Amino acid sequence: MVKVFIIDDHQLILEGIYALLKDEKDIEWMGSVKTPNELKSILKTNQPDVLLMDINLPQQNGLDLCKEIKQTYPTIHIVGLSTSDQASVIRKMIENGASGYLLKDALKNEIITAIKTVVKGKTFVSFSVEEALKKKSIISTLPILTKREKQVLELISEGFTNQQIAEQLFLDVTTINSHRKNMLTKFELNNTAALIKFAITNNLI
Amino acid sequence: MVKVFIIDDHQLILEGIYALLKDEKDIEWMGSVKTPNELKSILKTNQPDVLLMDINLPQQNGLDLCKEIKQTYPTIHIVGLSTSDQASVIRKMIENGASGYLLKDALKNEIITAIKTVVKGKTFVSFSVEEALKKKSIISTLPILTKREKQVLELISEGFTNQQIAEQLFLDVTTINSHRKNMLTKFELNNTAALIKFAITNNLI
DNA sequence: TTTTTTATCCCCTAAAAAGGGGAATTTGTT
DNA sequence: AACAAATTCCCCTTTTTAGGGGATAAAAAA
Repeated sequence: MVKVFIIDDHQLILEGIYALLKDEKDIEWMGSVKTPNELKSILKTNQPDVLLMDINLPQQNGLDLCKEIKQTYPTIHIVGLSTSDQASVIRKMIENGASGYLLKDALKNEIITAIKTVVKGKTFVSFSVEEALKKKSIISTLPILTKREKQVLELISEGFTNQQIAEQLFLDVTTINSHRKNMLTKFELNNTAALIKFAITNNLI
Repeated sequence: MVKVFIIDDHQLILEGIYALLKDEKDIEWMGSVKTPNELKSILKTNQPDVLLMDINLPQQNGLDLCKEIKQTYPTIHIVGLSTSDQASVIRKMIENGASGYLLKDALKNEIITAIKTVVKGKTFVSFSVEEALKKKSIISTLPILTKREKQVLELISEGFTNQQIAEQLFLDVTTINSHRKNMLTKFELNNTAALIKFAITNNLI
């Protein structure tokens, strides 16, 4: 029996996946939660073999959560679950310790196969994910943002000017400007509008 | 028996909802599709009593699709299904002929109640939706973008400058600048970064 | 038909961002 | 300890955006 737990912020997905798996022998439904905090609280007393994890979560980014859980409980096999087929996200998820990745348009059988595969210590990505990875692996991987850059980017997206950001972070305006320009350079974009769009569609903020 | 059909681009949601409803007496599962085109094709020969419709669809916006289906088949009761609790979207959906609106974190029972309610000709919105409507109805409704503004906004988000946009649309730079300024004014924002973020998170582009 | 909205173009100034450099210090990694 | 990366700050100029007006014709709505 494989003990399965799921975290997803949408009740309907939770109930839907439960309905899909409940009649499956070999699979023991351990339960579900909607927030990272609830998850961490439950894991303290009981750990699943496989944890299905939505990437887009409230409170905490799924990528970070994955890393955190995996550090604390290395034996849990994590399967990412998302609507996003962005290669960068998938890669980060695997880097952060996930054993599998499913798209939300996966078939029922794919979930079951994924669960049974990762519990053996193998890696499972759905066919459509593999396609997505192939497509973009040639193009090169996505540059990463440093902590400061991310912080600045978030403030930019909220409509603050360099000056205002500098005041908030107790830094010089030129510093903020440097970060801004660095981000444009590393993503090969030429203005803030493109940067914000890029950041949002790539889950950078 | 209520004939139910569903359109959603995610296989997992389709299978999940099927699993939730399949044992329900009074509900007859008519089937599911993933794209508007498939839906239109099927409706030609067979119509459900209730159509569950995801708002975020490929090819065509759920809002427009709702309007279109309702015009062709006025007897079909449409229930919107989305992760978005944006009052503007919900209102538009109702305006476009939907009889109900569910969030994807609705409970199983809410779906069943929704189906049974709308088939009687009544309107059903989930509790959480009502809350969302209340919250924002006081603040005022979201200003709408005109066709031109939307067009300009999209080009802005792609990183084009006013000058470049003007050339593409065969307009004067000042015109593009006017549109840009109008958008900032109507959404009470003060720069492009905030505008782009707002537009994306509110599904305007 | 009258009124309102949309779309177009124009003026102006000030503020902000983009683009080009460079450099020093701190932090992290090998 | 040595190296690389990140963070900080500085110079400069040009381009772009923001903010304040206003005006006119076409299209849509009342």
